[in-house]
Amino acid sequence: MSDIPAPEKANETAGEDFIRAAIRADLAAGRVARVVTRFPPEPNGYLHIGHAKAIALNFSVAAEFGGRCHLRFDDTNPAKEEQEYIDGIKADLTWLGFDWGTHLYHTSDYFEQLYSWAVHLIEAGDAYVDDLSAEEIRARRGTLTAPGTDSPFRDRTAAENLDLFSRMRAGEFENGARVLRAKIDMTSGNINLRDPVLYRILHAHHPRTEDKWCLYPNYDFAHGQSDAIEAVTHSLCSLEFEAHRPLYDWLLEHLPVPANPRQYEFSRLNITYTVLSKRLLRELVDGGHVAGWDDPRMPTLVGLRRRGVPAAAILEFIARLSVGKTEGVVEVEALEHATRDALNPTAPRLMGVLRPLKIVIENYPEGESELLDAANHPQDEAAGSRQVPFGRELYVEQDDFMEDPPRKFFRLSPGREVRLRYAYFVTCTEVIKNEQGEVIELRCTYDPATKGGNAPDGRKVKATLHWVSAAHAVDAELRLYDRLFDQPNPAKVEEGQNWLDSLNAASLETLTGAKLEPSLADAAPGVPVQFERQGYFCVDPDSAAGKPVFNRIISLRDSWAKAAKKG
RNA sequence: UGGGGCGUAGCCAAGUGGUAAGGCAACGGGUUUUGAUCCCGUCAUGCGCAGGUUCGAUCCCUGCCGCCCCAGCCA
Repeated sequence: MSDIPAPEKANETAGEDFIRAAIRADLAAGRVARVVTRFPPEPNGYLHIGHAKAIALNFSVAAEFGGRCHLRFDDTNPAKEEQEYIDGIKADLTWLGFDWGTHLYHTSDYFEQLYSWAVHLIEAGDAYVDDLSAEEIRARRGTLTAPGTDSPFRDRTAAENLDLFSRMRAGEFENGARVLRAKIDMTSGNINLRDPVLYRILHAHHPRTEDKWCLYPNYDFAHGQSDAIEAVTHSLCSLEFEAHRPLYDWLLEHLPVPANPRQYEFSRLNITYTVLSKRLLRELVDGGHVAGWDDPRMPTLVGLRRRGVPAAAILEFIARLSVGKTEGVVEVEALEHATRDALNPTAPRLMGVLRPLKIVIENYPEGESELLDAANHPQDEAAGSRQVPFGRELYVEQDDFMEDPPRKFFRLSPGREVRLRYAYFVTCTEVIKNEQGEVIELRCTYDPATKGGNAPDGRKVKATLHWVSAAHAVDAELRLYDRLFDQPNPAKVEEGQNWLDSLNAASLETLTGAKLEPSLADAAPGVPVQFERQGYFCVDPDSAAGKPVFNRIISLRDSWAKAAKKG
């Protein structure tokens, strides 16, 4: 017996979500022997953090109940899908830490089976070929309150339907000439049951089946049956598919499928100040409003990864959300908290000055320098320490000096003494300005007795500043990111407004004159570090030899900035 | 106005006939060679509204109100 307490889990005291409860019940009642879930992305773009919720749910639930989770590319629309996205999606899942093992599938693997099931439906009198145009079908569908009317082709004989359907496959007709429809009920209150289209003619090259087909099943006809083929037990999807569930069930009931999957719908993730829709994200990319799907401001998984947000932060953020059916918008602050929380324990602490202000230590010998010991992580001794060069000329942060400071400003100002981290106490003795009256340099004196940062006489100082030796500094470009939109819910636009109007013009600020301590010269790409008192950064792939570029993953919380703003 | 869902604090939410968990945010305080981290504390007499049943209702019943999804040969 151990008296070590069990590790804490997020929502430890929270109840089980409705999906896990349903699975537990199915297992207990013997309705399913082994849980099988699936993540079914359409390869028509890159995944975003909203998808991470679905991914984590499907894979975690399978793992928790000893089942498995498949990765299935829902590639039923060759007009929109590309191999690039298939590869990208796999890389994203791997990065998040999920493994589909040997269970990689494509809906296109089932095209032949799906086709024969369509034939089965036709033979049973449950489907028919319709010659109506898309416009005519729409006109006869009825409205939300008025029933639809039957197609004049609804009562074709099975033989005629079979003939037409095989000729559709054979390529005899043009795109849109005919479709296969389920024969259900044109008066149903559920519009999805008003003889939904099942197959359409699409003369297009498919990334996998290439030119074998010109007839493609749509989502409704493909999804449930693919689930059945794979013996998926719990098919988890988002709320907008709720009204499709009756059709999902109808098809499974009318087809000789090998299994009976059940669909469950949960609410998708929304986050303030961004958009979580592939369509809108694509608009940002195509419109040149961002640098690409992997722009560090994008909520895509590739964007977050390039930004430097650890997968663990995304997973933790999602774990704190719960799975349900209520729609809401999570404040981006929750993601930011998870990001800092993931970075804080491990990111090495280093010094980098974003906006340099030169200071000269007048009583420090000219031309000399020394190495000072600095902890790599003050809270973690195992992280060790490093040597940082100190000299007569240094850079400190412009924000750390005020010539005429307000009462609660503790940092450097004329006549005031502060500590330079791991170095010495310094006192500002003179302010040098240019012709415009801007402060361009500070003259200071230091107290040699305070080496390392402590005064032997016990005197205290109210601030500790980060700094970099001018003679040893590494020049770097820093990219500071802010939220992509000014509005909390950019996708919800007012009448006559364009959602792009709420793009934040200041979402990217590039700093070209940053000065970093020399050990940052060989920082590894993508590995997060903390610039003390500033934030977490990582090297961007745009870096070149001798010309490092850092992304700011996220700033540190800044209660001084908050207080200063309040006044 | 047809069908399907959803309403608990600023946000995400647990709970369920017995008197409202937790996280984020906010605010106050302590520690601090990062104004960071960490630690402590405050934050719903009330669970969309109105009735009803009950000793007792966020939970059961009735009626309202609000929000979301569906009229692609997209997924």
